[in-house]
Amino acid sequence: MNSKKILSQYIQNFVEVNEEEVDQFTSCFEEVSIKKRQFIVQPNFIAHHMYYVVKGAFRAYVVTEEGNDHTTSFAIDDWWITDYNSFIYQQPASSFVMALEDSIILRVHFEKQKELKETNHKFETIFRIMAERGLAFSQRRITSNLTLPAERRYDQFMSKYAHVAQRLPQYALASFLGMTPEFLSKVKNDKLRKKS
Amino acid sequence: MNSKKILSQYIQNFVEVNEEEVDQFTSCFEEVSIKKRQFIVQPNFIAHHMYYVVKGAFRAYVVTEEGNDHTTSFAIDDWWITDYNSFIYQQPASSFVMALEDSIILRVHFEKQKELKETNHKFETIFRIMAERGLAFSQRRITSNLTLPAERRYDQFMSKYAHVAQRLPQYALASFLGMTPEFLSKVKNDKLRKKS
DNA sequence: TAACTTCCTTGAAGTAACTTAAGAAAAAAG
DNA sequence: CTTTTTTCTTAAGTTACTTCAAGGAAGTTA
Repeated sequence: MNSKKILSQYIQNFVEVNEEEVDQFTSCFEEVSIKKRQFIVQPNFIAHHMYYVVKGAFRAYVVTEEGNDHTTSFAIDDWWITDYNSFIYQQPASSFVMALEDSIILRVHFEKQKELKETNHKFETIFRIMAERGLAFSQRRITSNLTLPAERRYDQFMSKYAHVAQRLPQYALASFLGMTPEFLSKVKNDKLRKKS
Repeated sequence: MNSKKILSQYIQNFVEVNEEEVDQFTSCFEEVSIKKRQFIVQPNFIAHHMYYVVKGAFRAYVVTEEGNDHTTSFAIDDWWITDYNSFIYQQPASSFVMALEDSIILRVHFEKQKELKETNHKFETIFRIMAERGLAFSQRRITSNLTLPAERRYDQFMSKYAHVAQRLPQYALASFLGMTPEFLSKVKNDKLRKKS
């Protein structure tokens, strides 16, 4: 199935659109192939696009002064990614977004997205729902980070997103969950020992 | 100035609306007075409303099995609050939302908000922008929590939200920043010592 | 199939932040 | 203003997690 068809199915989870609307929506997106380790967003540059991942995997992360990196978000097939803060305010980004696999994305430029939102109430609805769900997800993550110790954050993540974890290097998952890769390794190993 | 006038000014930060639209929008809100320590959201009950704080202060928090509480968000004048996850999915809440002061709020019921979003593109835009900014804020918070040690999280918060901190009990701020009240007390005191 | 490079594991030593407990200060209630 | 309740501070002891360092496994490139 071609990329724009996949995107059109995605938006039909949110609103009912006719053929013309589908075309209008998807025509604002550009398909781009991204090689593993290639960056689509970099610090100090404005994130001009939001990216819909047709196929592949990405990781967004920040690097501290000391050189430690921390995964702020990631995306696999059928998810979105960008430096959201940079994108919506059109200000310089603070994070990298890098491909973890050879990937295919559909990107929409800030101005194009703005036009879409303005021209059709339904398109506005799509982006509203995406933002709402993103916010809800983000708040659940904050709550886990505040309330659960490292091991239980890992358990909770795995119970919901085991299929995602498979496609992430472990250091990326560790820093997403707010722990060092060494500690995650220990957590996983303690689990194996307990079972047997 | 009356509450609905204040709300109407608030929405004019986002969209241009005529008098009729202002009325239509604000008429979906109910003004309610909330006494200090009163709850507007409780765990296991669905959050049927979103709350716009006209005057006052609120704290959202979760309580763990061990009985520790953790501030997930707060709101003072001109901010919004609810259990967002409960509200948008209309599922049982996991947090409390409690008044920290005697407050006046404007609340909108889930169904009313849905109607508003459906009936006028501009109203949809308002809630879209709110969700987008909420998400951006939430992501910045996650990044701070992942990358900064306790003292710097405190500094960063104070540099942006000192006026908010004044109105929060210190234990609420501490748990929002992901540390114990005892530790925040130490952090503040170390700072004073350094200065002199 | 060797030689990098990247990623993961293990363990020892260190530390940032937590827990517990008790008292002081401030705020609220009578 | 006196009492009670709530909030904040201080300090000692503890722990969950980090850092550092080195070796092993797995994937990637020649």
